[in-house]
Amino acid sequence: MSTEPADDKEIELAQTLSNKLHGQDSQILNLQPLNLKQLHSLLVTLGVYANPERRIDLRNQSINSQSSARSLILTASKVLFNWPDSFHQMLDQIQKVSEKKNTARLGKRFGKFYEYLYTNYKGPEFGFLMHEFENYLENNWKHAIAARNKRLSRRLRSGHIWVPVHTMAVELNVSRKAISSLIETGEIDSSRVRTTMGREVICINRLQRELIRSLILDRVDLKMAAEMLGLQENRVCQLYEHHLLGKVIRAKENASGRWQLSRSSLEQILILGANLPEAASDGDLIGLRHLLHYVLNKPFLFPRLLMSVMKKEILPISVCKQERGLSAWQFERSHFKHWHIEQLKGSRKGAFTIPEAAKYLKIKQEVAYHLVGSGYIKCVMEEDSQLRLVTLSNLEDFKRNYVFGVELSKQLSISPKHLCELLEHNNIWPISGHGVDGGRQIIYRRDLVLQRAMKDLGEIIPVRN
DNA sequence: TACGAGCTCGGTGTGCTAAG
DNA sequence: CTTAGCACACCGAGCTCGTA
Repeated sequence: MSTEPADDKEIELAQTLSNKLHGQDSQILNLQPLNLKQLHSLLVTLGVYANPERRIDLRNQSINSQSSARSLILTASKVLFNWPDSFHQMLDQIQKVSEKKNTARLGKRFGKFYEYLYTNYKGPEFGFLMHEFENYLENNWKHAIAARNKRLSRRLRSGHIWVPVHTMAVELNVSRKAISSLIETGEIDSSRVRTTMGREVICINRLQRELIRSLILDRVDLKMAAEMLGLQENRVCQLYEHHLLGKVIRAKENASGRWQLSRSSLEQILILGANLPEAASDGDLIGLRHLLHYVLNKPFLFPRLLMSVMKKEILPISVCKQERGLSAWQFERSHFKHWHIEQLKGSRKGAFTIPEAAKYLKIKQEVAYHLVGSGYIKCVMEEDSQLRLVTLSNLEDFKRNYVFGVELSKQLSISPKHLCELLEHNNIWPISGHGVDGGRQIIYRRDLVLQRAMKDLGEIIPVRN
């Protein structure tokens, strides 16, 4: 007989077992309906599966030997006395063994324990055990539960929160692909397993149902968006390019190959023109349909107009009942005209477009484009219109650092070609021009060497009148 | 603005998986 | 083994985008 003191729990369990023997009430409510044989069998099974090392096999006859029985019962008692948390831990542990299998089969994940559960303990007196196993599945099983698995209760099978994508698609009356794309973009959680043949089974959490519904219902494709706003599709694209439509996934960026726009952001835009009175168009009013057709022809103007409406700088004052969406908006003609002029001129404050810069420098447009393109004239990109703008100081910098060959030849009253040859003799070469970089104008760097050479040439060549 | 190439969507049938 | 339920393949319809 062992001399070590017995564990308290073991004593309590022994008491329970003893109470069982004497037909008295058990302290453990769950075990009450069990007869002694059933209780013993349960203890041995739990004892085996709650041992993380699981060295003992239930089929081995040695299980009934005195030494192993004691440790089994001790382990089992820990599970029963800390019910149900320890039982859940035990199930976690069983699953860990088969975790790398990444299978969604209950039989594979819970191994023989699952078999024993439904062969040895299927009677009503083990109801607490089944109940707790289902509780565990309900909270921890992140895969589908087959509707045909009649071992499990109807409630669990029909109410399990992890369901295949297909099931959710049917419930919400949307396509499986629509849900899959939400999984791809990381908007909803999923759990995926691969079957032995390599098929992928994806499950999603049913609690996300309303989220999925709202995400999918909020999605609108380009055509639908254009219809809602009463615009052409390219006008909707312009608004997108100026970031006025909230979160948008373009067809190109998207595996599904379709635009995904948010219905709610479109509605927010439509609200800007809601509750306006209807009015027939007359001389004082100008409709957006007309403006889009004849006036807002630069790609940045329409987005700017919408931005101005959002900022309440200009507001539609009525709607035309023949048109839908934004096209119906009507502005006061003079007010719009003022806004339009401001957009084209006022906002640039001293900056030139490239043709304007050409005029300022008295050169041809193509020369100006070449100078900007090759970096001799610095420019900035206007954010919304994508126009290259040149500031006055950029032009002055250019005039300070460079000089046109034509200008120099005029100073000496000789032909540009002659000037070119004379400067070449002094080892001065143009930085731009025909034969240099394809430019149409000969340009020299305005530096000390050039100044000295010009001074020398001025003395050699008498200035003709 | 119209048109065609090339793409995806969605419905349906087929075959595989996982249960009893 | 049989069967329920799921994923995949296929195909016509419709959509998007680039080009003229």
